[in-house]
Amino acid sequence: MATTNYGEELDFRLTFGEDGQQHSLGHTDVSLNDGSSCYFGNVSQHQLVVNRPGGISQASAHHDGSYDTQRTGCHPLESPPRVFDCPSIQITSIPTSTNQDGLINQDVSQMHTSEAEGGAGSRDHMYLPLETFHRDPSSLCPSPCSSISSRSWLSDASSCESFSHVYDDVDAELNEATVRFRLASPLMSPHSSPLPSPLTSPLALSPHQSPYQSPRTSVTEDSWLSPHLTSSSSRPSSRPSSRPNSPCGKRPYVGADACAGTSSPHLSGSPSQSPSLRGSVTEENWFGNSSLPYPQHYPSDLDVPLKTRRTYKEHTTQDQATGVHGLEEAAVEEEGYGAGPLSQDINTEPTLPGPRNEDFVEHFLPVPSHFTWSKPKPSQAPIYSPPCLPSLDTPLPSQYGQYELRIEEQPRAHHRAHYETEGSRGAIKAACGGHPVVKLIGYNERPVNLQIFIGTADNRAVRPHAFYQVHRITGKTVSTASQETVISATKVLEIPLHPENSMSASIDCAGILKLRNSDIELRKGETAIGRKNTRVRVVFRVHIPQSGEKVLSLQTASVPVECSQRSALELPDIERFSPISGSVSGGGEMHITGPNIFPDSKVFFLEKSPDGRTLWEIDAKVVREKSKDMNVVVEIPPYHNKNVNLSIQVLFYVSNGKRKKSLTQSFTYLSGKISHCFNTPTKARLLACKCFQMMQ
DNA sequence: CAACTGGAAGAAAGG
DNA sequence: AACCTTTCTTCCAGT
Repeated sequence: MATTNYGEELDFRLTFGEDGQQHSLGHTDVSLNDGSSCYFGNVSQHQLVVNRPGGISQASAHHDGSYDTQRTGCHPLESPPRVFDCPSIQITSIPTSTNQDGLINQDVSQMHTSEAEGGAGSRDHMYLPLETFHRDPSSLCPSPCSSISSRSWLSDASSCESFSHVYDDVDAELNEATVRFRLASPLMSPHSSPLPSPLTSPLALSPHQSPYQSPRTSVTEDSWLSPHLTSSSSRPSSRPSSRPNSPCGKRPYVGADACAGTSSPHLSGSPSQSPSLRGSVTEENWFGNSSLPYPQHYPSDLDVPLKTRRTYKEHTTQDQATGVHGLEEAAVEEEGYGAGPLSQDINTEPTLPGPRNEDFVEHFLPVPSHFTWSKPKPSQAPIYSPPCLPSLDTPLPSQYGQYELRIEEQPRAHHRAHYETEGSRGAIKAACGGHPVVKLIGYNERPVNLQIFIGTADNRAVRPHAFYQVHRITGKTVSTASQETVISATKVLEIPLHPENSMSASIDCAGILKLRNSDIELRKGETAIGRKNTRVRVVFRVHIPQSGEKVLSLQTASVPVECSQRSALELPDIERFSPISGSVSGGGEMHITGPNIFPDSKVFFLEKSPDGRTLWEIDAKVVREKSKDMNVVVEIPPYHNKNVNLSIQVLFYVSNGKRKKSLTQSFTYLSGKISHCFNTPTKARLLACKCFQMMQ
């Protein structure tokens, strides 16, 4: 786990660290699995293949078989029923004297009015205030952000991913946290159903959860946003230029870390009431249902990301009556950043002093210096009752008991996503040339739906990616039947796994759609940052029928996939390195191999504090004569403190320049005593070395 | 013709 | 504020 700790550039840089497990079959990955998984148990393992680990949940599942359940945090079965509510009612919980407040009140009143008027019509004209900090409605041009695919202000848990990736400090913090604590996503909504069903449709079909249709057929977001902004095509015809208008006031890249939170994620208001695993919402029926009177949960009322906002006891009666959802979310947020597992009792949430209207800062939660989420509970099974299935944010294991969801063929590390303004760029391909292959092992009684969505690829638990959506590919070249649906604003493809196909499917029908950053970032409540957040994982999930009308939910995530046009071609990528540990005195050589690693590359060792500050960093000396393309050899630098008694885990990365740094990997310095023990060659170590040589 | 690809122009953002 | 670099988004041409 810790052996694959990626620290830097949390953002879109991934950390396989926690997961170290890889399920893919064959090739070098096998060694990684072994290496990483037995690392702690046997430090003598000497080499680590880094790349292409499985999803985080996978790892956990393998490591302790429990991670998943714990991380699941709020088990749906235990959750109190949540009042179905119209999204942003909790808006009223915000103090109301500032300008923003005024705006908020207006929003609320308009929303209420709309609701009072009821019907689809009012919803179509629901007033959604623009982010005043970001863009002035009066000067707003037809949004470039017309993408129907945008996840919009629904920013969710998943969007947490987004801000952090850009900032090293936060990065490091999270990185550390992920290494030391299993991140239990506090953001999952136990009530949101990933399974499409007629009854979930109202939520899933909210126009605010864009169906991500092709640009040619899309209902534009603008048209949903407000009558003022309505446009009839996803690419605003009123836009004078073919290029998007400047997202005036776009969140500054640097300042975004202030937004250390996001609004609620996939808090789809109500649970699916249908046990059906099918009944997907499709493009076809989307429009038919678009008038359903339940808008998705709009997190925002205020120009403050919910996750950073304090929650107060003074929630109005109305809040409590109509916004249980919101309160719960708030509680979840507090829990997430602060302490233990999700509490079922929202009343236990810390009471915070009331807001001082004049002090807007008070509305933000401090970003903790470290995470204190509790450790996984090994015994909790990922079993759910169909109405309360895990949200897409909920980490799940890839394996449980006899069952395992395995990616037999991983996707390529690079797949250029297409914009809505472009044509499709085709289906995701596998490294071997075909397409990714996924197999459900241990179950072959009946067909089961395989769900596919695009997830984050940062250090934390996989969540739906705010800036990418899976895109259904059709055509002659596609042999796999698929169905499209939308779950909590995330587009999901469903592919049946049939017993006659050994519960295996070739994923040749899934492409990746890129949503414009401005579309997402300008959403009220959205804190995700899209810039440089271009890595994703393809996430696969199944719900296996169990006795008692329950299902066992498994999920596995692919290796990271770089979706931008070019950066993947330039960033160094550490695929494997050896050794993984060494004496605090330094010495010896480390071989690092991977794409875009050259003799000219530099390698830096560093240590960070739990709060993300760099405590120590040193430029390792490159042994150029032994380095070659794809491989660099460095002298392992001595640790700054040779008197440590315990092993010390540090990080290192390869750099090809200021903006061309690899993800960080972990290296362990062993104290003199320990190092002496492990310097004795062991079978495992020799085996690891041999493997490494073979792979060279 | 539609889908897919690779390349690149120009805008936007960041330093 | 000007300038440079990087990244994003759109467009184009070719398969």
